[in-house]
Amino acid sequence: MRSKDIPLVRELDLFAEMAEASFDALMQAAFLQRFPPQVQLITEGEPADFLYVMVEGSVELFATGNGRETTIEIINPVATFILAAALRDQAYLMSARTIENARILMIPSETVRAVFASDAAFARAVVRELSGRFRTVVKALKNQKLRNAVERLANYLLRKESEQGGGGTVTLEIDKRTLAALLGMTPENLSRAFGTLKPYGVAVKGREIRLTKTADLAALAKPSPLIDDPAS
Amino acid sequence: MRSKDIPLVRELDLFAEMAEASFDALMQAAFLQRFPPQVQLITEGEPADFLYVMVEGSVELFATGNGRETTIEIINPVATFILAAALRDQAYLMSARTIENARILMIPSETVRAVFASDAAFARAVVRELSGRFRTVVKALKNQKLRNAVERLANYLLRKESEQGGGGTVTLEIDKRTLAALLGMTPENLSRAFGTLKPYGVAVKGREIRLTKTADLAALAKPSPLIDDPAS
DNA sequence: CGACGATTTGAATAGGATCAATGGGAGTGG
DNA sequence: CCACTCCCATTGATCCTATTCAAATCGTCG
Repeated sequence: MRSKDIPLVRELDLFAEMAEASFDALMQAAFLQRFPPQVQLITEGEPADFLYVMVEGSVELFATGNGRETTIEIINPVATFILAAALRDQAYLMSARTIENARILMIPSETVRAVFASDAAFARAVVRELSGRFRTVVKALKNQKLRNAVERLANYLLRKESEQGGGGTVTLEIDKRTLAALLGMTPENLSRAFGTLKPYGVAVKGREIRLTKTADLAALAKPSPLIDDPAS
Repeated sequence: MRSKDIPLVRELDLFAEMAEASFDALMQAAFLQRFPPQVQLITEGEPADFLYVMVEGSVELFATGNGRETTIEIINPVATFILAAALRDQAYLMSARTIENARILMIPSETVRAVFASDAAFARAVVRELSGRFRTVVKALKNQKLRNAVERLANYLLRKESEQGGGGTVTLEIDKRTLAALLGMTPENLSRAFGTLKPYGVAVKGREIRLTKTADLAALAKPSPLIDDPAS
């Protein structure tokens, strides 16, 4: 990896507290790579040779089966993906493709496991990250099983609005096709869900969404911190 | 904890390789408790004071919302539950109740975190367990999003049949109401799904299921190791 | 035997998916 | 700058899946 990028990486939560020597060992083996949009980085079922750390951009994790495809999660900086597979030296359960231009740090799984074993601070950071990912997936499963399509969309919009500053405006960072897959529905059904939400103050114009009655929308969505709060 | 139970616990994967002193520290703070069926052990939203280790019996993890309730997972020995919440010192995302008589080891979260920080072998075991749990949940989410109700049931039956020896017989270890919640459907719909599978050699008699045409059933279910294989 | 809860069955409804067709930008090339 | 094209999104119609509500049946336990 080029030395000018190293300070950037060193500041990431995952690496901030580990010993210098351990960090060097990781970086010696790692690549910081740029990718254009829509590049498939990994394919489910293949062995997990690398741990990926999102530094810039965004990546879609998706899975296929039965001729269908669904989006599991959108990864934004700073988070890892496929950490569990890398730690266990097993096959990826998901595929990944870039959504936009991305910078991604790739660390050989074997190196990750070696440093994990020798550096306790890194081990703690790995567990913090991994347990966070676990909770994210549990929330996604609850979201999917406890809510219908309109409720999932409503909660998604409320969460994004608050993430984006709460000004009553949401800019979708993914296209509607992907959003539909993330929310577990078809694109047609997503369109209709937006239509259903119009009386609740949801105005759609391309990727710009205006929320004019967030109280009404929240009454419909019934958001729960144990599903929607990313920090909980 | 009573000393006669200690060897039993020491052999569990999670504790097998750690240092004696660390193990003692854990056990000094821990309880091995018996519970009758249908006891609610934890409630979602409450702080994670303990890590739970299933020693004997089984536990249902479930979540509520929107007036609905769904089963997330059935925990059997030997596995932990709510490990992620305990490690992060956060609220439980799920509630838990015993299904049958159970023996469960309860370790204060704080002790777990302390020993995790000081014993590298334990840290490795924790990560192995946690990453395994992560992958289980991802598989559950894929199962839910990529398959319809009948396919989920068919795959469930095939997996249980193979777990139970492959003799063409499956004994459900949970009642049908809970199975329906686990598979993400209503009890009524589960009944109908069994009906749909009758032409595929599925005969239901109470909790005893006979599979007489597993090849046909598998052709319908299209099982995938990346969803159905617990070891992958 | 009787009662209770669990399961099954039936009918009606709602939620989502599918198929088909239309509308609407964003980018390209003239 | 404008027309063209392509892809995405929307809309409409219909079908299928799953939920809901209601009632009947089954099994088990007292």
